[in-house]
Amino acid sequence: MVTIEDVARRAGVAPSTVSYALSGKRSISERTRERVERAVAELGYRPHAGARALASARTSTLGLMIPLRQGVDVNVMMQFVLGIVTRAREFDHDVLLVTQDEDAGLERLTGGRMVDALILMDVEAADPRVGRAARLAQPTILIGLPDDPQGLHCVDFDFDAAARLAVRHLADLGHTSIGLVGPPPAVLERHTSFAERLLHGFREQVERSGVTGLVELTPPTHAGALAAVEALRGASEPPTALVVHNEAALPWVVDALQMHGAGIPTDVSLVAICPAAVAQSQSRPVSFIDLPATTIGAVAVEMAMDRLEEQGGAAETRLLGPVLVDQGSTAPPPHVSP
Amino acid sequence: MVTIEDVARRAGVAPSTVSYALSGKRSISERTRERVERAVAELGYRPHAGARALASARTSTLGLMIPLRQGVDVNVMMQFVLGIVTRAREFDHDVLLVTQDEDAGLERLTGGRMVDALILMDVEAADPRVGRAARLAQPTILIGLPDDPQGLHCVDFDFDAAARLAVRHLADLGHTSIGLVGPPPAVLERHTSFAERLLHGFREQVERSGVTGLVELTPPTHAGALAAVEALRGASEPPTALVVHNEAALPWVVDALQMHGAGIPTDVSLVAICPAAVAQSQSRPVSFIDLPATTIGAVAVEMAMDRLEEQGGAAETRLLGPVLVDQGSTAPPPHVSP
DNA sequence: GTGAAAGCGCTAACAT
DNA sequence: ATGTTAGCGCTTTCAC
Repeated sequence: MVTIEDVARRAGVAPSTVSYALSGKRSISERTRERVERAVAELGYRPHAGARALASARTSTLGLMIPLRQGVDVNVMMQFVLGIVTRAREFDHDVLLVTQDEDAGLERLTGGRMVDALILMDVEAADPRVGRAARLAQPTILIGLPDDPQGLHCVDFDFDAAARLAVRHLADLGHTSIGLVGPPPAVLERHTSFAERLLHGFREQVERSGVTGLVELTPPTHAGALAAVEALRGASEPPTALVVHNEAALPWVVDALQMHGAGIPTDVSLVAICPAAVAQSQSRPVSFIDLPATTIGAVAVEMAMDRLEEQGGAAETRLLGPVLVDQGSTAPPPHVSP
Repeated sequence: MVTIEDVARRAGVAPSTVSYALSGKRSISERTRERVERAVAELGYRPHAGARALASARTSTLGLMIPLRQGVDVNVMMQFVLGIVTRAREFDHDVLLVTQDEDAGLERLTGGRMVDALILMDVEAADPRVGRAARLAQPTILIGLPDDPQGLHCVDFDFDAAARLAVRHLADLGHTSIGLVGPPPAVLERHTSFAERLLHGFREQVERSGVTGLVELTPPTHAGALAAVEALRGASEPPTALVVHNEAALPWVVDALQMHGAGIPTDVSLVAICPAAVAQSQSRPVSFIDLPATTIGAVAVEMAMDRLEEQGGAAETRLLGPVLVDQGSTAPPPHVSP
C-alpha cells in the first residue's frame, strides 16, 4: 500500500506537508503543491480512510437509514436515495446504509464512529427513532416531520400546502365536489406524518373553499383503484375532480376513469401529487404537484453538512413548497359554462 | 469517548485481553470473559471502526454499486439490496453505497481501504467495470454474467433455464404458439446479459419443442402492453400462451387480455418471470417462475465472505435454477381436447 | 512556508 | 490464559 510517507519521500517534503497540501488547511507554496500533486498522481496514492478517521475524528461518511416498509413507494424512495448520494458526493462524502428494522443500527454507526452524521428517512409522527437519535453525538437530519423533533433538524415536502394548492386550483376552476385518492389505509394507520398532513390540508381547504371533499384510501392495485373510483362516482355528489396522492395507484385510476367512460379533463379533472418523473411516465399527461424527492434528499445532506461546520444553531425545519405543473388534465367541470 | 483501555481498566485486565475476549481470536477464561463483557456493557463501549480498520486491515464494510439506469425495475433492485444488506449484517458487515454513474467510485472505496469487498449489481454483457474490478486488491462479486468475468465471481438467476422451463411447461400443455412479452427495447440494446440469455433460452426451447415463438419487447406502460398484446393476437398464428418477463408491464398485460375478452387461462395461458412478491401482488393469481432477487443478493454476500476467508479458489459462477409456481394461470389451449 | 513528533484507538505478534 | 508492546497511516499541535 502506498502511504503518505511514500508520497512525501517522492516529493521531497515532510509527510505533514503532503497532508496539508491535500487538505488545504494551511498555505502551501505553488512549487511544493505541484510536486506533491505529481507524486500523488504518479504513485496513485489514496489516503487510508480508517487512518484518517482515527486521526481526525472525521469519517467522510454519512449514515442513511432507509425504510423497508409496506406502502412506501420504492420509486419515491429511490429518488430520495439518489438525491442524498449525489449531494453527499459533492461534499466528498460516502453513504453507509442501514435498514429501518435493524434495531441497533443507529447506535452501531454512531458509536463506532463510522459516520459523521445521520439521515433518517420516512420518519413518522411518533417515531421511536427520534428520541434515540437526539441522544447521539452526531448530528441527525430527519426526512419527515415528527410531532416532536426533539431538537433535530427536519426536511420534508409541505404536504399540507400541496393539498391546499390542489384543492384551491380545482375549486377555482369551478369544481364543487373533489375526491382524494389517498395512500393505502396501512400508511395512515402507521400515523405516517406526511399522509396526515396531506389529509389535513385537503380537509381544511375543502372547507375554506366551500366545496365537498371525499376521501378514499386506496391500495396500489387495479382492483383497489377501481373500487375507489367506483365509490367516488357512486357518491351522492360525485366528484368532478380528483386529487391522487398514490403514485402506484395513479395509472390504475386513469385506467378506471377510462373504463367508466369518463373523459379527462372533460368529465373529470385530475391532479396527481407525485415526483415529476412518475407523472411524466404516465400513458397520458397528468397535471401534477411535484414531490421533489431528489431535492429533499439533497437538502437533507446540506443540512447535515451545515451542522458539521458550525456546531451551534437551533433546530431548523425546512418544508419545501408545492408547485403545480399543468399538463392539461384539469379543466372546469362539465356542467358549468366558462 | 470510551476506549478499549477504559474497558480494560474497569475489568482489571490488559487491553489486548479485551480485544481477544471480544473477537474470540484466542481462548479466554470464563471468568475474564464475563468481567470484560460486564465492563463493556456498563461503559457502553463501542470499538472505533477506523482504529480497528487501521490495525487489522479489515473494515467490516462491503461496497455495493447500484445501477440508476433506465429500464431497471426498482422493485427488483430493492430486493437485491435487501438481500445484500440483511446477509451482510449476519456477517457483521455494513454496506457502503456507490452509484453506477460515479466513475471513480470503485477505486475510491477500494484504494481508500473503505471496504473489504465489492458487489457490483446489474453487470452487463460487456461491462467496462469488470476489467477495472479485476485489477483491484479486494475481491469483487458480480451480480449478472458478463461475457468475460476476468476471474471474478458471478451470481445470477439462470434466465436461460427459466425461459426454457416456461416454454417447456407450456408446450407440454399442448400450446403450439407461445408469445414472449419481454423487457423494453432499451434493455436489450444495452446488451444486458440477462435479457439476452432469456431470449436465447426462449428461442432454443421453442425450436426444441417444435412450437412457434413470438417476441414482443415491451415498454412498461399501459399503451406499450396493449400494443404488444395486440401485435401478438394479430399474428398469423396468435399465441395461446404468454411468457411475461417485464414486472412493470405484467399488470397491464393482464389488463389488456381482459379488455380483449381473453380469459386466463381458458383462452390464454400466462407465466410470469418475476419475484414472487410481484406475482403475488397482482390483482389475480399468476403462475410464475420466481426471480429470487433477495437470495441472489444473499449469495453474493456469501461469496464475498468466502473469498475473504480463503484467498485462493478459482472464479466461481453460480446460476440459481428456476422453479415454477403454478397458480392456475396456465392450462391446455382452448381448441385442444385434454 | 515547512518539519518533527505525538498521538488517535485498536490488533497482533511476541512474551510469559 | 493473559500481559507488553510495536505499529497501522494519518492529522495536528508545536517549533522553527
